[in-house]
Amino acid sequence: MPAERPRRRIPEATVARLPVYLRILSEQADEAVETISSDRLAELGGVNAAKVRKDLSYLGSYGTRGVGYEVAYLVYQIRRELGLTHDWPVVIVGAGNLGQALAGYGGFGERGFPVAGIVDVDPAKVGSVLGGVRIRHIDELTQIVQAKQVNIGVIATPTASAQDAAERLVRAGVTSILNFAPVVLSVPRSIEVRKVDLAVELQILSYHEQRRATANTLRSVSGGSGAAAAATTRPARA
Amino acid sequence: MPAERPRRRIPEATVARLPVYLRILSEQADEAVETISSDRLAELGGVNAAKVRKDLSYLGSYGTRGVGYEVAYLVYQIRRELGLTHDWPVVIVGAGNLGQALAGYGGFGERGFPVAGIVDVDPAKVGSVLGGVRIRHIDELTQIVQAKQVNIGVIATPTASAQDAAERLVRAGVTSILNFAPVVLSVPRSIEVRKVDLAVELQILSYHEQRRATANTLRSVSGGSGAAAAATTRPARA
DNA sequence: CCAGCTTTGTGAACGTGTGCACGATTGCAT
DNA sequence: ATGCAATCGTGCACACGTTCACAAAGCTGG
Repeated sequence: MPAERPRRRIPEATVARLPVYLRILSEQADEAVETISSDRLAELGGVNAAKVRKDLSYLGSYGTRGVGYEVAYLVYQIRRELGLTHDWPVVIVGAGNLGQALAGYGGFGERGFPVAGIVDVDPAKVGSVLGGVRIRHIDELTQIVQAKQVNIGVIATPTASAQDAAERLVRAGVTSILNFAPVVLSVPRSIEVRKVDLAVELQILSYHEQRRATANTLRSVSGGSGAAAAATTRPARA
Repeated sequence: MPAERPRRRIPEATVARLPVYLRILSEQADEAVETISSDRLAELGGVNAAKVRKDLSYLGSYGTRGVGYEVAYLVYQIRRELGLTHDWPVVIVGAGNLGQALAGYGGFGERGFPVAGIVDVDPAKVGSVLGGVRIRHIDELTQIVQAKQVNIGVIATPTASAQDAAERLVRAGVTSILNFAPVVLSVPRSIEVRKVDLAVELQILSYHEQRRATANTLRSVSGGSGAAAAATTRPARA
């Protein structure tokens, strides 16, 4: 029996890329590809080959020099490392626009994250069925989490209710939260939180667009106009 | 007239945080807060005060020692740096589950990213109105982009159509893309792409949950079972 | 068995990001 | 005026992440 390899800590940056490799490898497996080189995987994943090799080396040295990696085995190892050997049921808080889209989007269940429940504060919404799951009242949250052994909660509420939703989730026993509301949640340190904020993403794109535009302007005109310069001047103190 | 400060390059990590500061500062402004210290802003933003000061210093030195930052002025400077002094119309490709939720979600327009159009390949969807915008056929994409001066495209198509959507957007003249499909897009280097992938986010959470579970297991039992050890052994070659 | 080709795994250099610590500056009280 | 408390701005050291470059290891054909 081989010695149990001490579980290395995998860098966050690598953890964030493993899902991408996993998806690509799964696709390759579907196309009956048996082995793949770091070069090819890098190309498909839009990253550098050395990075691929270093990332995969954190899982253990599963490649074969001169050949590459066995696709099926790599898929297995990544799934194991990411904890995808079993399903992780999730509970969605908020059955508004976004919550409904998330529940209706089948991809969750397919990828190992079945929707164990969806709850809302609004009694009028309770009862209707969404993506095969009945909307229940938020007071039943704890019961759902306990009964279905839910570890991951998704916050899809309006901004104002997000902190309350987070607190309810934590009280119910959830230990990881995916937050779609544009607020910084205050939760115990032990809770893992990830945030998806569309406005932030768009604003980052906006920054780059604006830079592009500024660079063009500077190239075509000699200097800033008087008005533009005045606009960047600090206003007088009150 | 003060000399035009040479436009510094702002680190990506800082660019990603500026939208968060901006939201917090806007909220503070609404509550009639006139000045704010880096300490307070750090607390509200869930980051370190030194980081706040360093981030803000890239905009220029707009704080006052012993006092803090003028909220209104900081809001103005961040908006300017992020290019939020004017609207950036966006076009959404894909009027499925997600595309509809995005169009219906009013937050886009409010935050300076009005939906200039939604397109889909499915003629059956064309014509219906979504969040005040009529769904049009994807062949009209170029026309919309040109007419409304759209720089940012949002891909909300199924996975299989995402690359095609990206190519159409680029051909139409879009220079930034926000991609919700779980694929690595192949586009010219000059195009700025950001990806939002729910499965990746959930898998990262899964990794941490799995680690938690493993740590607990190692604490309660002495070693791995024979079966578990066998499962991690490399299969024999074909 | 050897030569030559391919590809991994990783040490080392480099670049980016974070956080501390402290001087510099400001406002206020006396 | 002077002293003191508050707070910014930033140099520096450290941590983290990326990329290069090359030895090690395997495969193939003769």
